[in-house]
Amino acid sequence: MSSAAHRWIRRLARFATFTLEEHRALEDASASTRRCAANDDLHKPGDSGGRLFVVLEGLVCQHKFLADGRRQILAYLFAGDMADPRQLLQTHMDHALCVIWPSEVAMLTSSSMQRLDQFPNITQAMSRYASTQQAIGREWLVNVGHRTASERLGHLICELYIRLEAVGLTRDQAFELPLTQAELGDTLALSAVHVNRTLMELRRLKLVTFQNRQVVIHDFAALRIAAGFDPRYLQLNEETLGRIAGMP
Amino acid sequence: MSSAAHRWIRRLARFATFTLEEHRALEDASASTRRCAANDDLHKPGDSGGRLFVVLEGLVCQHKFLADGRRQILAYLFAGDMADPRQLLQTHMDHALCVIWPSEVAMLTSSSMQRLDQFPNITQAMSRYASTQQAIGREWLVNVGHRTASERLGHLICELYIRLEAVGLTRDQAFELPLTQAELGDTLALSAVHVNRTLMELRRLKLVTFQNRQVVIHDFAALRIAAGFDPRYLQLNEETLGRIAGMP
DNA sequence: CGAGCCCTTGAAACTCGTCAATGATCGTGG
DNA sequence: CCACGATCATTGACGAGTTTCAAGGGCTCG
Repeated sequence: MSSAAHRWIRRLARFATFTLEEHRALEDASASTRRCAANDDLHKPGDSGGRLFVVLEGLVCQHKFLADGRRQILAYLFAGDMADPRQLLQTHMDHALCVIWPSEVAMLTSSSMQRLDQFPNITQAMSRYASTQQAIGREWLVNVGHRTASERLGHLICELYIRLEAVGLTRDQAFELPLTQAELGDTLALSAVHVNRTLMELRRLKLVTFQNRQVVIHDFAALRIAAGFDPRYLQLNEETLGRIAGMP
Repeated sequence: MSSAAHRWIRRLARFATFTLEEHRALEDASASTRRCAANDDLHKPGDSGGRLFVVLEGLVCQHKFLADGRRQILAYLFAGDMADPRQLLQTHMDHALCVIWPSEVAMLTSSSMQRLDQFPNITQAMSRYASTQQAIGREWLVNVGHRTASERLGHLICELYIRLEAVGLTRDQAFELPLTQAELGDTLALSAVHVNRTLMELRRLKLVTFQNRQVVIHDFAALRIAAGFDPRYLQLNEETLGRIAGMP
């Protein structure tokens, strides 16, 4: 499996076992891809729906701006992630999809989705996947609402580590995270300055280091405790849980 | 339409025009109901999935607790609201469903859902409905993350007013909201004390009053501005927008 | 080599949380 | 019918966490 779609398929394959034919259908659907530069908007609020983006490489985010420029990042889409299939039904988008790091994306339309929906296995995998993404959104609300700055940051890092591990985007206890501190702030509802101070604290505690777009986790077990991270919302299977060191 | 299901059907009917047969199928599916007292848990985190609750009367919320007792309310389910159909696929719940005010609820199972799914019209209406609920969740993240206390409170009140208006649960510019200030705090990520102070400020500004479980909006247009409320995320149709006074 | 973006650091201000005490309201049982 | 306890609303004083403002330094890219 060397096509650009392999991380996407791998992510979905967590929720179903695909036949060769289904596998092929997914590859076909995402065959036509497009390269996007940072800051490109894949869609903006108010745009019509009917399009569904799959991120094959790079990093994309969902976000929303307030009138005065305050911004909340709603979700990250890493390589292998896709937007929610239900967006095909929405008549106009309520949020924007913005490229954070040069990306390769595929765009599914209603008709290509209809083809995929002929395989109940695929439909179900997508629904389960989207359901997990929704659970992540709920956890983000808890994070932003009720955790302290260092808990927020630690919790996000734990989550991203596990999500990226699932598609082979980590090595040892490290992964690439091409975000500025300001973007982390817009994610966690903290000022960039405070993100900076909090990162230094986590580094001082020898829990995790974030420098040059690299996150290095020095002590996952301790970070997990410090952040109050409970991975159950990620709907992992036993096998994955076991693979991650420092997991309950 | 006098069955207990009428608000539910009315809410879904926003997204599709039901035939008599479809109408009947929805009534049948929700025929068996159950009365629940405040503080009952319909399900807890870790419970197995496969059940889908519809709230016919009362008020229910989704929430999540942190280990030390901090709590974030994730969503309200008013009369006519239902949980996300995708929860039927989840093997175990990541959040709790808790009754806030004495309620009447129906429980759909996978098999009753399969019956309903024979009507593509119903499936589609539910998906569109759930999609709107997801958009509300996104807006809550923006709310908690990036708005000030009075903006948060004002924004929530604007949203609830419109949601309740859609199922006939408002009269004039007022509606019943059986929440304590502590529960509002757990929703908006504010302390109960600060909710109290903020409510008084909104009252002092003659924007809105919340007393004895009654929300009275004195000046919707001004409240909307003060809260930065843009109703587009609620996916309203023109007709509804026009009905609400003070709408753009 | 300069411009621009990003990270870092300090000081001051502010929003909001915590603690604590007082009242108001309400359902319950004596 | 009133006393009681419980829950909730209200208010004040204080403190903590976080934001804002400001400035300097480092890195990268043209």
